[in-house]
Amino acid sequence: MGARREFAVCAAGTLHISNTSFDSPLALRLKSLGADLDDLDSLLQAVTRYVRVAAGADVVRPGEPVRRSTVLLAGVACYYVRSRDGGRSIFSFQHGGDFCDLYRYVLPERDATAGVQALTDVEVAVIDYREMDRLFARPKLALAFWRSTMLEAAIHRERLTIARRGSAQERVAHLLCEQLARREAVGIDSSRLPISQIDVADAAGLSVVHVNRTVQTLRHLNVLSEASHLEVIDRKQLAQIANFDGRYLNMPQDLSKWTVRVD
Amino acid sequence: MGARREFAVCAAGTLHISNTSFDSPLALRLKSLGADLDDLDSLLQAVTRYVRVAAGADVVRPGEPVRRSTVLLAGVACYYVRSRDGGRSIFSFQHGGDFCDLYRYVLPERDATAGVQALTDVEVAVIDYREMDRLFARPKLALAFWRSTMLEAAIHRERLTIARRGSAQERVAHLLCEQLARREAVGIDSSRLPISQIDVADAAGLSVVHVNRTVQTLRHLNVLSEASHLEVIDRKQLAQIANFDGRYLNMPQDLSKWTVRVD
DNA sequence: CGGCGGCTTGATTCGAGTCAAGAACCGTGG
DNA sequence: CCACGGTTCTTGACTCGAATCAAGCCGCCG
Repeated sequence: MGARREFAVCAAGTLHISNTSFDSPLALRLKSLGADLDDLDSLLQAVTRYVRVAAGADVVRPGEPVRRSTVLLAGVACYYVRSRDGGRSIFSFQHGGDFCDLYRYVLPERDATAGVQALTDVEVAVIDYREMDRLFARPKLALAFWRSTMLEAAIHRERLTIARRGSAQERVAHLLCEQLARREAVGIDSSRLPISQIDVADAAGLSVVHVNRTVQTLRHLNVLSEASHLEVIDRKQLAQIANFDGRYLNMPQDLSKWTVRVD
Repeated sequence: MGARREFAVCAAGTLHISNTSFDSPLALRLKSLGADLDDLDSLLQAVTRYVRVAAGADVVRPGEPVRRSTVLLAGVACYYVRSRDGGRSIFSFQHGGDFCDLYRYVLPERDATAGVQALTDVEVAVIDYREMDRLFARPKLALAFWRSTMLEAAIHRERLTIARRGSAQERVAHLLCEQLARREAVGIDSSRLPISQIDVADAAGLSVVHVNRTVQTLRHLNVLSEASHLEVIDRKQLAQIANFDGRYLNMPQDLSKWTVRVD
């Protein structure tokens, strides 16, 4: 697998990219979508170039028509729209192995308002649509792409139900649970989430002030650490507060770890 | 096209079904998804049987694993989940020509909690998965199916942004606009919507009481009729209140009619 | 050291939920 | 034809969670 990594780096040219080996988030993600190592290989060979994007910058600018697709290799990004008044509404966070803008490939003319923004410094792989077309010839990869978009949609629906039904605590807790679960599924085991309370607010549909108060409460409950960043101490309790049932994420194993059954 | 209709009725056996001709909602829908008349023909031939479902009953029972797909021919249904406390959360309404449960075909094991309920008396066409597999061999149909699921997802995302950002008025108005626009796109031009305020509440994420008050306000503004059912009088004003921009529906023409541009 | 972005806290407002009860509108059966 | 029971719709009074406004604080980077 070391060789594979070297290959990817060579193909990319000068930029040193760390996350394309067989145990990388991308590899794990593809596997969970039903693709195999050959598919990963094809994908990596199709990469046009690797790019770093600084925190705060757009990976995909809203409305700008592009003929290329992006895969997130490292860091955290968000899929968002900007509302008339300039406010940012986040549909979902993206982590290593996530496809940033597959939705554009499927419906190019649509979703003109949506974009992807880097929340931390980020590494992405860029694939021209020409290459994408070739990748779609591989049935397992095509299916994996489709599944990926469907899972994203499921995530957005889940967010919708929570947004309407839950209290602020439930919303925030649920959001954090989801990120932990999804990161875990691609091998990122840290219990610290590199996102700001502002990001959480925009993703949970709450004001920053109220997110802060909610976070305070969760800290007092010893669910989050007292540090000023977001760090989860007690996942079990967090899942309970969130009423989190991770089945909608369709993750390979470890479901039991994240499935709450209350009867 | 008369002949076509007869054929469908014959194939279905005894039940008289009215909405499978070339100018039917289903035909218009398929057309807007990029499929042609031959595809419609294949689809109709693949129909295993036609079924009527009474208002209030489930077209697709949540959680029940089935090996068949459903297309809505007439009436109104909703795609919903039931929450722990028995509450119903509606993701979207479905109208003639909509595919009820394509999401299950794509990810059978998932979305076990979601179901489809008839809101009025409803006519559906049922297609076994075996037949679906054959339909997927037709590239244009396969693409149409995929597009359909993506558009649904876009609708859910739109609902999410509105749910977080908007006032009750905006939410209700937006919901109504969407239904009018989508029905219009499949040839249903009535300005009356056959859904209850309870349905609107569950779809907008508001309490019934508050939906009622909102509806009252809209009536006083002469946007809705004074009748006890939901009837839109002034679409233009409704769209303005909703800040409705119908582009996310990706409808064929008439976009100008439903696109609000505020600069 | 100064500035800026993110975090924290308090005071106040307000939109929407909840509870409760009555009215209008069916369809159904006597 | 009317009486009945079940939805759905309507209205009022009250509560409360979260938004907003307004400062002050902390930590980092130039």
